[in-house]
This record gives sequence, structure tokens and C-alpha cells, in this order.
Amino acid sequence: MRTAPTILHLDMDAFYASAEQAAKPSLRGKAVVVGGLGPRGVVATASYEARKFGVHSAMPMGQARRLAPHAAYLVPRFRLYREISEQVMELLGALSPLVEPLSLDEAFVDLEAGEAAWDAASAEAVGWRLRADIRRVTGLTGSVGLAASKMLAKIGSEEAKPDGLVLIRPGTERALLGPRSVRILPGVGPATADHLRRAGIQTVEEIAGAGEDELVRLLGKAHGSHLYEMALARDERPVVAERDSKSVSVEDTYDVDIHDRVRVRMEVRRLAGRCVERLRAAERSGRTVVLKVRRYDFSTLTRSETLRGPTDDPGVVREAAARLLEGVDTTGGVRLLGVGVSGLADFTQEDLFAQFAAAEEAAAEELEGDAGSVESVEAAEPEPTPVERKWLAGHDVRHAEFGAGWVQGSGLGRVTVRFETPYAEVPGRVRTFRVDDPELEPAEPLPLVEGAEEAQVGSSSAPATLPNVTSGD
DNA sequence: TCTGGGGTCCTTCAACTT
DNA sequence: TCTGAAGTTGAAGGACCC
Repeated sequence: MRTAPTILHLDMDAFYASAEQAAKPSLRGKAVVVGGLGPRGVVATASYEARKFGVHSAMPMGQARRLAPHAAYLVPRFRLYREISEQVMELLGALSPLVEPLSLDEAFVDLEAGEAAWDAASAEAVGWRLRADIRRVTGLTGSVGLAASKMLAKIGSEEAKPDGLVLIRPGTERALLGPRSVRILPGVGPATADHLRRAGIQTVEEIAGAGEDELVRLLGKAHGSHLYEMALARDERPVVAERDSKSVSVEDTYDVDIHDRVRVRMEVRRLAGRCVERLRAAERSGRTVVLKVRRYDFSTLTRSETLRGPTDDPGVVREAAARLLEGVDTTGGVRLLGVGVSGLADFTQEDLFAQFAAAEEAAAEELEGDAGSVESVEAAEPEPTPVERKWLAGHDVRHAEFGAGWVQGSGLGRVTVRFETPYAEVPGRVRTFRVDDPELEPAEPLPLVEGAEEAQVGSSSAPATLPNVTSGD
């Protein structure tokens, strides 16, 4: 058991929304909502200003618009977020070889393994310096939790939000956790919390008081024991740097339910192809093909088939997915389709059926040519024209005369652009163009901090005064 | 109001193997 | 050769996380 609070958890504050605010001066201090803008979109991230209106992650976009009608609604720009994430991960990598990324905006760092810290004081100093470095390099803020275990470090960063640092001193954990809701423990979602509530358990100390046997009886062996340990603040999980992914999948939710069986088959083929592209890009192969279908009533089912050996052959995966689909009733309509591959391996066993499948696929392709022409007559979902698709809200553009800007909105053959860069102090001017204006073209995102690429990693020192301190003692 | 996309891990059950 | 127990594997679904 570690005795010093040398596990660090970093969580960037409202990451996607903050990145957009940093990129777009006119949105700073305003409510910003990033997510899917289609009729079935949900909120990925809301800025703190938008959260004041009750908007939060995973909320249907329609509901968000009702709560915050004046907020800016933007589609995510994952390339930009990935670039920022890489800068942040590089800063973390300078602290320790043991960095465990959880997502683009979150990671654990074992400071002791990197000899960056050995006690509370040194860990806290590292935390403050890291926050300053992140702000200098990316222009964004992140919150830091420091503790002797991953669970507590994560709870610490949650407590520190936004833009703070919390160190949980060893010995104080039980007192801190005890009165809190069970929901504070990782792995306790709505279903488990409800289960526990019906058993009269609502706080962490009530979990500890119930005893391990009772928890296992309520939640099963793995979950019960794990939760009991967490409630006693016992968490020995190490920070793990490299994790091999165990499955690859793609899925699409359709704006309008698909009823046409031919179209469903076509979509499954397309998804299988995309899935294999991702699989190959990761230089992996897989043995189990999984088909996912969400029906009109949101009921979800999966069907899977395990092949004799791992494959990365698009034909084989498409054939398997098609076979699985034949066993699924889609009358009534489907809102989502997905294809995944699990049982991953680093090698491909030449599948005996590959050649056979390829021949079959060629035949199917011919058939599809016919089906496609029938299908196109009654396609339920109007495909956006390439021109409309080009101008996504929030994306960067460049105009030959007015320079760099971003799409504020488009429709009715017009696109509205705000001309400003991340480095401007004041909001830029807005102009509207025809969607086919030849002088307007999509552009790459600009770095959030001017000259950030040249910035030295780990060169700043701790700030003389500590801003916005959330202190955990 | 009507619920994304990409994952992980666990449980249960049935079929199969030893 | 038959039987039963125990272990393993595959399929399906559920909960959770970001």
C-alpha cells in the first residue's frame, strides 16, 4: 500500500467546450455546447456557462436547446482535441514513464515511478507546475487530484474542478468518503445506486458498514467485493502505461429510422467495411464479429459469431455481419446499426473462407447494383449534399479576402462566418456568403497558443501566487 | 425531451470438453 | 461404455465510463 499521495489524476476542464472558446474569442465567457447537431444528437461537453442553465453531458441536444437557446452549438472537432491532448500527454510523459491515458482529456500519472515526487509537498509542487505548464502550452485549464490511489486521485480532481488542485492526505480518506453519496465511487452508476438505495444504502460509510458478504449478495462477486474495498478507501490498482484495446467497433444512429430491409443490409455492409478499416489501421485482426441493432423502440440487441481464426479481411467480416443480420427482425425500423470485432490478435490467420467470401462478395456487389437503383427511389434519409456538409458549425474556414474564420451557421444556401483567430483579444466581424462562394474554403484549425509548437516542455516554475486554490486537507 | 459513439468488464446460460 | 462433475468457451445482455 502506497503511503504518499504520489498518484496524480489530471482532468481537463470542460475540454471540448474550452478548446472551442480558446479558438474563438467571441465565445469566451459564453454558453457553448459541443455535440451532435442532428435530430438525435446529444451533448458531448457543455461550457461552465452553459451548465448554469442545466445543460450537461449526454443530454439530448433538443433539451439543451430549450434550456439554453442562446448558447453556441458546435460539432466536435476531434483533430483539434487530439492535437491538444498530445501536447498535454507530452507534459505528463515528462513527469513519469507511467502515464495511463483514460481519454483525450484525462490521465493518471505515477509520480513516484518517475521520481518526480516522493511526498505530499513535492507532489503538490509538481501538480501546480503541471497546471501552469498546461495553461502555457495549450491555453486551457486542467484540474489535478493527488492521492495515494487512483480512485482517490480521481475523486480529488473532481473536487478540484474547475481549474484547481486537491491533495487527499493519506489517513483522511475514510473521513472524506464516508458521508458522501455512493455515486462518488467509480463503477456506481444509476442502476447500482438504485439497487443499493433499495437495500437502504446511500452513503459510502453505509457500504462499509454493510460488510462484504452483503455487498456480494446484492451486486455479485466481482462488483460487490470491489465496491466494498473502494468504500474502505482500499485501491491497489497500479498505473498502467500501455493498454491493448480489446475490440474495435463502429456504429451509426440514423436521423430517421430505417425500415427498408435492403437499406439495412447495405448499411451493415458499409459499417463492416469501416470497422475493418479501423482494425487494419490499428494493425490488428479479430476473431469475433458482433452486430448491434437498436430498434425503433430503443431496445438493443447484439448477435455475434466467432470465426475459426482472426481475420482482417473485409469480405469475411461483411459476410459474417450479413449472416448475423439475417437472424434479426428489423420490421418496425432500426435507429442504430453497428458492427464490431473482438477477440483481437496481432496476426492474421489466412482464413480458409477468405477466397470463397471474396467471390461471394463480388457476386453480391453485382446484386447490390440492382438493389441500389431500386433503393435510391425510396431512400428514407436525404443525404446532405456535399456543399451543405462542407460548412459544419464551428469548423475553420479561410476566405481569400477576409482571412481566417469559423462557420457560425449555414442554411438556405448561405453560410455565416465569423472572422477571428485564437490570438485576438476581441470578437471578430461576421459576414455571410453564398455556400458556393469560390473564395471561401475549409481550413485547418490554428494552434490555440501562438507559437505553442516551439514552447519548451517543463520549463516554467510554480507560480508565486496560487490561483483559485481548492484545498483538500 | 427522447436518449451518440467508442470502449471495458461482468453475469448468466447453454453447449461442449475433459 | 456410460455417467456425472467441473472447467472452458461462446453468445447475449447489462452497467458503466468518458
